[in-house]
Amino acid sequence: MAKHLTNKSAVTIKDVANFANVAPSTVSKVLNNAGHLSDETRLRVQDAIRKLNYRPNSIARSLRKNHTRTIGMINNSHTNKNTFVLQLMVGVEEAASQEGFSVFLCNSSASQSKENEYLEVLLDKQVDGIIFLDNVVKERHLPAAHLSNVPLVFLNQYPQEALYPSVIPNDVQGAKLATDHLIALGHKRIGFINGRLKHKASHLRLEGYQAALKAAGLTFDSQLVQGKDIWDEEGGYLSVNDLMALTNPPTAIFCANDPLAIGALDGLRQLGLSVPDDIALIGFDNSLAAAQKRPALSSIEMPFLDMGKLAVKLLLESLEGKVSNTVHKLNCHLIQRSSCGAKMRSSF
Amino acid sequence: MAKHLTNKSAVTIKDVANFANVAPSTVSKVLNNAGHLSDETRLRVQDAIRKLNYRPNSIARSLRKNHTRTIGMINNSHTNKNTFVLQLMVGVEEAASQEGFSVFLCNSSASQSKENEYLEVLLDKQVDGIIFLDNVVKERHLPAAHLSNVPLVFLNQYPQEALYPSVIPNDVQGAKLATDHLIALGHKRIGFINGRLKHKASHLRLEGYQAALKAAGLTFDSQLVQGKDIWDEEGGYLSVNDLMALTNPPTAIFCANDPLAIGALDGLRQLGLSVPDDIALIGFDNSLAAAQKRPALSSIEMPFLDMGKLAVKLLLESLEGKVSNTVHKLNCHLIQRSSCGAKMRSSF
DNA sequence: TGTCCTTAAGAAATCGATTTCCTAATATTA
DNA sequence: TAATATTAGGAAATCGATTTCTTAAGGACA
Repeated sequence: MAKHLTNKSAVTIKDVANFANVAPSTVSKVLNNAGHLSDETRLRVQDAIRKLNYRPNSIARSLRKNHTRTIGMINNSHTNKNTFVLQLMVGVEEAASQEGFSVFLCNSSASQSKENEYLEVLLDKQVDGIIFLDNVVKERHLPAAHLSNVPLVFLNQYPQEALYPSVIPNDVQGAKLATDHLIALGHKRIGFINGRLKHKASHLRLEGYQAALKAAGLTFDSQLVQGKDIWDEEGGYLSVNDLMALTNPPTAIFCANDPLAIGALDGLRQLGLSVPDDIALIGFDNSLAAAQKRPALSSIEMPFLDMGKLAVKLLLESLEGKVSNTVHKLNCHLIQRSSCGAKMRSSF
Repeated sequence: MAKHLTNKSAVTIKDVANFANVAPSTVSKVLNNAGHLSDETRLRVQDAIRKLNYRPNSIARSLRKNHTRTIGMINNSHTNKNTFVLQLMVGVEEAASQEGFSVFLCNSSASQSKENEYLEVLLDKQVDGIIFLDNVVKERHLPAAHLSNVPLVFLNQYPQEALYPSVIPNDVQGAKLATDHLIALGHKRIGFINGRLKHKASHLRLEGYQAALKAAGLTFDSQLVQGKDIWDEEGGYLSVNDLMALTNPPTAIFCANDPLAIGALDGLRQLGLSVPDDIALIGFDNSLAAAQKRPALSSIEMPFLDMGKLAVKLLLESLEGKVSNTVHKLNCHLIQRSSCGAKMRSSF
């Protein structure tokens, strides 16, 4: 039979007890800093623990204590090629480990049945809580979770019903941030290139763009909003041509994501226009590709790492009995690089 | 006290036993398909299980069975912005879950001390095995792991000492594949743009490029190998200019990664050269950005998903007692898009 | 000095399963 | 028919901790 399945960490609390000439319960008390112990025995036990290289078996401990200090993370996104999932995961893991929790990674590949299977496995494993990452499933389809009392939080999902806490990025604020930046640089005619319209993010980013215009007393010109209902470079390339063909073209362009901005940059170059000297350009996502472009593209960074951390914080709070079903929107950050010509600031 | 910490899945094997009027040991026997049971009691117990919605507590089971059907994955890379880590993780998770294993995600952020902490936590949690992902640590610095008998495998790490099985990509084969493709398309003067020379991948990809040339009877011209000791777009942009300034410039270029290829594409466009009509171009990594470029860049896909799966397979094999310390190199795949003008094939 | 309280530490129960061992009933064989 | 083997199912031990319950010893106080 499997050689490694047996015979793991051989030394148990009993061994320590024998070595230190005390009862197992006494060893447990020094481990948990509980009960009344004399300094002398405490030291003797600690010495035995060190000498025997003893580490308590978490499984046994969990069985008795009725918690595992473990959380499950079910990833429902199907994009293995987007780093934002990784950033969310890293955020979750980092915050969890800081609080002494381990995290189970599950990839449902956006399949409802797989998600339910994972849910049951996690529940069987007695996780203390579960985070749904980029979940596409409606909250009410969580039968197993409802039966048990395990706290849930939703990460990067616009909630359908507010039964559980959730954390999402503030797209509106991010888009406003980008537009404000261009306005602050002195631009008055600012173009907006949008992405896939069936995605909520498109509308939210347009909303932020419009909010910034309004706040600055600039009139909204619908001609300055272009898009090919797609998120990729070609969409940016095509749209920037539309924009520059206007009788009164923009002096700055905000793109709803980085590939669009990269496409726009290519298009502008083709038109013989220089970024940032002739026109300012800013993207959204802060992708690696944006940073590596020449000129390096300014962009909006979404707070994925912090979102992951907040999700854990909220989970731990429900664990402590705080009930909440709030939607938490986290702000984006402006990443200034050379594509907006930020030195314009000095020319005010 | 924490509301959710108690009171989880209330129904235990004892409840089922009571309901079905049998002993807990009998219920266990139907759960594990062991021992001698009459059909009648088996059915009665199964019915009770269904009626009570009973699911066995994995923690209790693990304690008794001395295995957890859980593996740990320690990620040592510090790049949250590269998708290859995500792909490796997804591969590991997918293969593990298929075999009924759950996986703990740990991010050491390339810190040796954090890695050791995670190692101990995982061992405390009684994982059945551990996968080191993109490990920068020398194998011999794994004290806790050596003491316990937990099997280890190294993923995406060039091993220092072959104490454990490891799986890595076949960079040489991948580079040869790219070069072979260009050769098959009729090219005889093929340029190579390399990346950071302190990275092993640079040398391996150069090696593959040279091997392909040699196999095709093409002479190696060192002038055709350029690079700025960097992996990003600017390196590609600069190098392609060097290449095209040659008295006898190449008709095709293989770049050691996709950002280099993207930079090269920009450079060629700037020079008034069309891809693929004037010159063929292929990258390495199969990044999202490469797919989204116009023209879409051909590239080499590294087998990260399969690498992750193989790592799990190897781990499970050690779990079953098969000792092995082999290095497994997995082949890369050619992703044909439009940047090489593959229709040239028909003009032979 | 006797009573009460506090402290130190061990014995035993417990968490929820699995596994070993045992007993009784039934079937098989000589 | 008697001896033996097989089957069904339960009792109890076990995994490795924690927790509750006890007991004994020592200290404080009247």
